[in-house]
Amino acid sequence: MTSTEPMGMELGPRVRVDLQAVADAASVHRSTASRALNPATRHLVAAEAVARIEEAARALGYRRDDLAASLRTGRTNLIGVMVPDIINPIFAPILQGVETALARQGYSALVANAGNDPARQLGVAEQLIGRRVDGLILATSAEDDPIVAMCVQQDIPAVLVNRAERAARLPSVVSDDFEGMRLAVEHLFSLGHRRIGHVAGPAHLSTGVRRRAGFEAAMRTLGLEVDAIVTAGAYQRGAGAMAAAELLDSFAVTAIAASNDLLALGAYRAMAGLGLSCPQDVSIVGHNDMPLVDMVAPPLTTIRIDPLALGEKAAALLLDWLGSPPGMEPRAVQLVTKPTLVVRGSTAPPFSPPAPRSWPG
Amino acid sequence: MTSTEPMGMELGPRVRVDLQAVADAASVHRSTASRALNPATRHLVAAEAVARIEEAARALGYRRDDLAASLRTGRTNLIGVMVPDIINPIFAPILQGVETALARQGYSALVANAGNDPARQLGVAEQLIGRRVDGLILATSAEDDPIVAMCVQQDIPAVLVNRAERAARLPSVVSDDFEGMRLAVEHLFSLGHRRIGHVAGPAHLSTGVRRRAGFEAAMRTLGLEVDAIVTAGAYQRGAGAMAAAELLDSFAVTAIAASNDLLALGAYRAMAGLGLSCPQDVSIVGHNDMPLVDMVAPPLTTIRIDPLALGEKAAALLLDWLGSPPGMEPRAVQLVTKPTLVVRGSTAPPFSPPAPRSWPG
DNA sequence: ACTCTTATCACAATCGATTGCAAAAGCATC
DNA sequence: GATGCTTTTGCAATCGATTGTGATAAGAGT
Repeated sequence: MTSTEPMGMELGPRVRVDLQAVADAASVHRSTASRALNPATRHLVAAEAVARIEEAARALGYRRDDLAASLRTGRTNLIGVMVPDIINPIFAPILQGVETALARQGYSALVANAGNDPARQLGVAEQLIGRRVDGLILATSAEDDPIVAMCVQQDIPAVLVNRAERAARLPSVVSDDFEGMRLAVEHLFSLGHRRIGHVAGPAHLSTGVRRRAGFEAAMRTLGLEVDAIVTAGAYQRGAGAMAAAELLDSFAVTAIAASNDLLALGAYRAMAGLGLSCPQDVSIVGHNDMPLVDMVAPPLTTIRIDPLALGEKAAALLLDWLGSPPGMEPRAVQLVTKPTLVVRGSTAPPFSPPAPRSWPG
Repeated sequence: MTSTEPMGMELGPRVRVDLQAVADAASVHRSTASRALNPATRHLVAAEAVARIEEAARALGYRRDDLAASLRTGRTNLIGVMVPDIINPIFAPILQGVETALARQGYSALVANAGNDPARQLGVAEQLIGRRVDGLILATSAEDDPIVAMCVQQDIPAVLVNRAERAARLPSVVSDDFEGMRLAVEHLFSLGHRRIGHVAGPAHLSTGVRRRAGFEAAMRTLGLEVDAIVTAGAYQRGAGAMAAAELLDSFAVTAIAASNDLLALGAYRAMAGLGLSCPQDVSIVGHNDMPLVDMVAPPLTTIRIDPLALGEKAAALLLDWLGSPPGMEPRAVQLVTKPTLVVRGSTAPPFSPPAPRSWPG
């Protein structure tokens, strides 16, 4: 191609081999080559020609330009996936599930780490749409989310995962957060705990809201007083530590149900700071069963939500939508999976003298 | 000229608004609109026209089709990122670093979870290239990797991260694995350990090979016998547990330096199985300082490698490459970052008497 | 007044594939 | 050998942007 080659050492295909080149080599028209190379249209081409074309393609090292194909067909086979924080271990298995489900149908995930700021999130979503993703999977959704509004308004297929909205404007796949907290509370109750506190997640996220509601309902059903609740500012260890410290300081609880494993780990830290030990002084239940929480000290009792399945189902739902004829899209589907209790070392019966409410300096 | 819809609040963009529509609305040619909307060519258009075109674009809700632009320009602003296992917590911060560095320059990451099977990995790489990514970042590379061969042969810009090849066919960004093991071994030595074992990583991965080499060199330098080495089949907890069990069974070591945090956690499990406790009976050092290893029991002493910086540097290197004039590409750059030792609770002097439980305070 | 710039913009080709339509070829039947 | 049918293939439009080239007009300099 260029004359910048120092010598006539022509190695590798200097010219881009496109469909035209393959067609030429096989002495057919571009369109015939296109049909022969596409499994869906291959039957329209004579078997003998298909063989010739495939041979030519292999010989030339042809690789289809999905970009050009997408421009023509209007479909990119790309799904935009938005997560708030890729380092939060809960999202890795969700991504894993999404990816495998998408891959089965020839789709790929365009993963965007969008952060927690709604404005930035919106910008990231716009970018994804500009890249003409065929749909979105949102693990970022707030209880009332501007991205969801945009998707609905502009008719962009999207599915929520892990977090849902208050209103069901889009399909969603979430764990039964309400039920999860019931499991946690009843487990603690059955161990003998009566004064149980809750470190709640952010009030603008469905997980925060519903788990708190589940906690309150379960407590009331058991006839327990529900007052020991402190809300953490974010699903992070630091926020959990602060909230737990406040909780332990203000209420004489013997157990804590946290809205999330990271918050539970934060509670561990808070307890260490107060000289309390788990589960001797206070039992703790997390939520999500994140990777590695079985290895912490003590191993965390938690609510398992199978995030892999969550991701897979969300992807499947979105692919259903994309494959549905107009008017038949599954816009109202709200999938809810059942969580299970995983008992480990962070919960135990309360000791006879309840944990003291304050410590002398 | 199309009849302009006089009613201003015509809801729902029934027709796709493309550049032509904007151009029509602003009474200019497509090409002018294109130039006006592109910051790099905006100066070629009269300021007054730019204003008119931008106004029209906003009014119509125009959003550029990056796909079409990419087809024409030959650049997608997409970087393919391959990881072997997205659930392995070491990759999350690497991805984070890659993403932020890419985002700064308007690029996005197309993350592919490629697994550990070389054949599948190759297929995934082909897919990414078929989507016309501008370059690849490989966190999957083996010591002699077929994907690297393909990239070199087909002249596809690619950078290795975390794992490098034996031969330096492509730029890479890795932690100094050799040095990391030296830190680990010297730390154990300074505590008084003399019989130190190594749970090695897979021999086909650079991290496995170089950390093992670092271990052996450090041991020799200290005049210690280097025979207690068992290789794990994969960087997974189960494999680490098996390897550690064999190691503890065959050698009277008082300390283990593991090639990786997951292997170290596997060693915890093996020790529990053998009724040994850490660090009283055996000290353990991990490698990587994965998220959460500060919370396990006991908190893991490990080698920190700052994976975020690794990711950022890899992305920066690739972007440099993409921005370089032909012939000036940084093909030979091998960046090596210095790891640091993080001392926690899993290491102590050998044969220490059972320490009284004294919590930090 | 004339030429020479310079700024601005329109024209049309181009990227590489897909696909509706119609032509051509093969084949059997009457 | 004309007709009708099916199978196979070629033609050309199309997706939505970018960009090299040249036309036009305005302004500057002599």
